[in-house]
Amino acid sequence: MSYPVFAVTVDLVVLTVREGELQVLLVRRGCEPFLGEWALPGGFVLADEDLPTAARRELAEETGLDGPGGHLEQIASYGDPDRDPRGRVVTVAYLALLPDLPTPTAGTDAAEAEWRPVGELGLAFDHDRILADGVERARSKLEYTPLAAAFCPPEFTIAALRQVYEAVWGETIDPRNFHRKATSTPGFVSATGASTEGEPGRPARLFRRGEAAVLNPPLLRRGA
Amino acid sequence: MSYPVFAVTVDLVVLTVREGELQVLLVRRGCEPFLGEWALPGGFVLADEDLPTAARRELAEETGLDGPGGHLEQIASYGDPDRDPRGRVVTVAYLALLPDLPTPTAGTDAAEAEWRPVGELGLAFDHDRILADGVERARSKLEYTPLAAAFCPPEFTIAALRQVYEAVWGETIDPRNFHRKATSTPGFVSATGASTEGEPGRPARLFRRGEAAVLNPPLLRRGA
DNA sequence: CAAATAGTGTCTCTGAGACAGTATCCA
DNA sequence: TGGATACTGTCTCAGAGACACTATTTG
Repeated sequence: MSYPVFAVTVDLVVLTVREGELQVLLVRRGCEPFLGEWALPGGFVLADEDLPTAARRELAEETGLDGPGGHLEQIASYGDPDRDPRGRVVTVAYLALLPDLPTPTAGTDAAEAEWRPVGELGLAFDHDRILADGVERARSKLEYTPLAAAFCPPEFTIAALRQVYEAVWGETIDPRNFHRKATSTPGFVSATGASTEGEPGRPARLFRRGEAAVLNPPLLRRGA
Repeated sequence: MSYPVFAVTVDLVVLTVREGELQVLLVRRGCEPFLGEWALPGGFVLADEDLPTAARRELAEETGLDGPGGHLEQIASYGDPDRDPRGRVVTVAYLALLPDLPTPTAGTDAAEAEWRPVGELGLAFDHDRILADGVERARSKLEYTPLAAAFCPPEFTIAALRQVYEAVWGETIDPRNFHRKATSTPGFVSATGASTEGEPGRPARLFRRGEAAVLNPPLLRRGA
């Protein structure tokens, strides 16, 4: 039996919250096609490699940052016959959520890498569409999972968590109602007992991500 | 530049509601590997074919039923190196929701095909996992989209729509509350003006699927 | 008529949002 | 002390669920 031959890549939508905005990690392509243009980080799946393993490997190679605390999940696959001029390439897109780390992206594979606010960015291949799908996935996942904590360091305040929601959804949220909601929804966050120090205002209690897989009841965006 | 070579397939989780149960279309494999075992329908993506096109083609070939009224969406991709003994095969899984049609699956590709209630079915490859992911997708999509209508004929009663929810979620739902909810949620259903005739009891108004992409507010399952 | 199914009204409870008010830090 | 931020209490409104009740058909 004969069948067509494909290459398979993974592409990564790596999101973080920086400067109060949702930002995505882009790399400038160092080889053809689309040489010199901005694109999502990614690369070919190796001969004996699982798809999530390939995604984690590319994430480590491109960001230098792996370890726990973040989150990685599959978005979807894209296989238009014309999406890559080199031939038939199917890409499996992954979504990574990371805390705001001290600007990595040095000494890596890619010629250049940088964080950019999400939006219509004119990326190579079909990466604008993949980015849009990844951003929408992230937005909706914050509604019904405690995943916002993946954007925060291991211990965080309720205010920091709220600022994640405000950045990702592009909405302002009442701090008092959010506080009550976050601390009363089972499994959303768990208190560490510690508090912030040296900040102006009353010290804030520190929390870790809760164990719930799904928030019940969920938080709902206004917009949809 | 050299990179590993893959085959790409599409596999289909074709769901319908029959006899008050959520059922999935299975085929008995007519060639190696897993000859004679039950599996999800699917096949190789052709050389010049888009992924959704391949999914629609396989759906038509395996069921003989295409046309409008149903629903097709991507679930995810599966690419474990050991998932297919023939070599490196990545499969893109699609979810199809169809109304209960007069048992098709005759005169087609597959040696045999049949509807089976969903569950742990001991399928070939990693198809049990793909099926589980597809069923969970369908269950959650009914919460926040008007997609339950994809399981119904073009015109249907509110009671028929409710029975879809009961079958897919495995819960009983209060008919009176469901009726109010379905008819008052914008874009969920739209009345045709016609009614059923010849049935016992008061005639029921007929509806079509509404135009909303997302239900606001959503319906929520008890279980999660 | 009874049986059956469709559809409405109404009550209660929960949770979201608005926002006053209290608590506890820094300068 | 005042300014800032964390946190709590309380009110109101919308929607889910329970369930009594009315409407309209078949037999």
